[in-house]
Amino acid sequence: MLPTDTDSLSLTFAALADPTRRAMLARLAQGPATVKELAQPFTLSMPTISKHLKVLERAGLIQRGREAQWRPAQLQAAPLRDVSAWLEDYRQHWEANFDRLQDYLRKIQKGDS
Amino acid sequence: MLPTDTDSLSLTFAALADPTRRAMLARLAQGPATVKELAQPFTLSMPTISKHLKVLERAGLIQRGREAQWRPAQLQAAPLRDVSAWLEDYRQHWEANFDRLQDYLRKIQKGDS
DNA sequence: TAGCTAATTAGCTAAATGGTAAAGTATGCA
DNA sequence: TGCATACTTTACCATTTAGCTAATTAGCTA
Repeated sequence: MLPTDTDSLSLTFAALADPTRRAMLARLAQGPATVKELAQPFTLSMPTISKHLKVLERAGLIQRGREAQWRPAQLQAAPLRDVSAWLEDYRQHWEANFDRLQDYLRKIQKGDS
Repeated sequence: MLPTDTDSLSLTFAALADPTRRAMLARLAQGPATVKELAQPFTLSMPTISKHLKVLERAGLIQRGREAQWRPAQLQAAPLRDVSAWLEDYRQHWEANFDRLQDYLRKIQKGDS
């Protein structure tokens, strides 16, 4: 989609579509961390880490501060709340084997026995 | 991340990071639909629609069948259940203004008053 | 068989993404 | 002032993605 792929949900989903970034969020769920701390589990260069953080920031998933030479990042969960709200419309489809129930309902409606 | 960006959650999030595909899923939540039906709300070419459907299929979000010359698609919600499960670890962070509470706790822990 | 509809495949382009190394900025400290 | 640490910016490369048109496959119907 060319126009406004910048919609908030798309930005959030795109940010979450990378295991490195999800691991960073998991770390930040424990509390704020510096860039170096966030980089530590990975074998990635610092610029790459910086880029990932920028993606998370653009999606509103983290907020960044300044403390001396450190740039601590902090989790901001609001976009995750939006994802959760989006998901709710589909909950019935995965609960209680809803897919198979739907199959059955469709079958009998077509008189397919 | 170079290795196995093909992990299931990443595939699902990437598939959801596009408003066209999310609209297709919303349509499919009402019941199965042919490719043409799914294309109808958009001004996109059929090949483009086909590609979007392939992304959804690869993520396991739809299943496709064959009925004469039609290829009906059907929602498969299991990957959304996985997303929901992943989200749960963060629920406390967005409920009850948890972010601000965390700020406060951090402050008093540092004796920052 | 021919022709129609439905959909995919092939081949292309432009832009975004994820990675790198090298250079630059900001802050604290000797 | 000068140096070390923490991090970002710049410039580059390879891959993926989203879009297109044109051509092809699949199945129904006359």
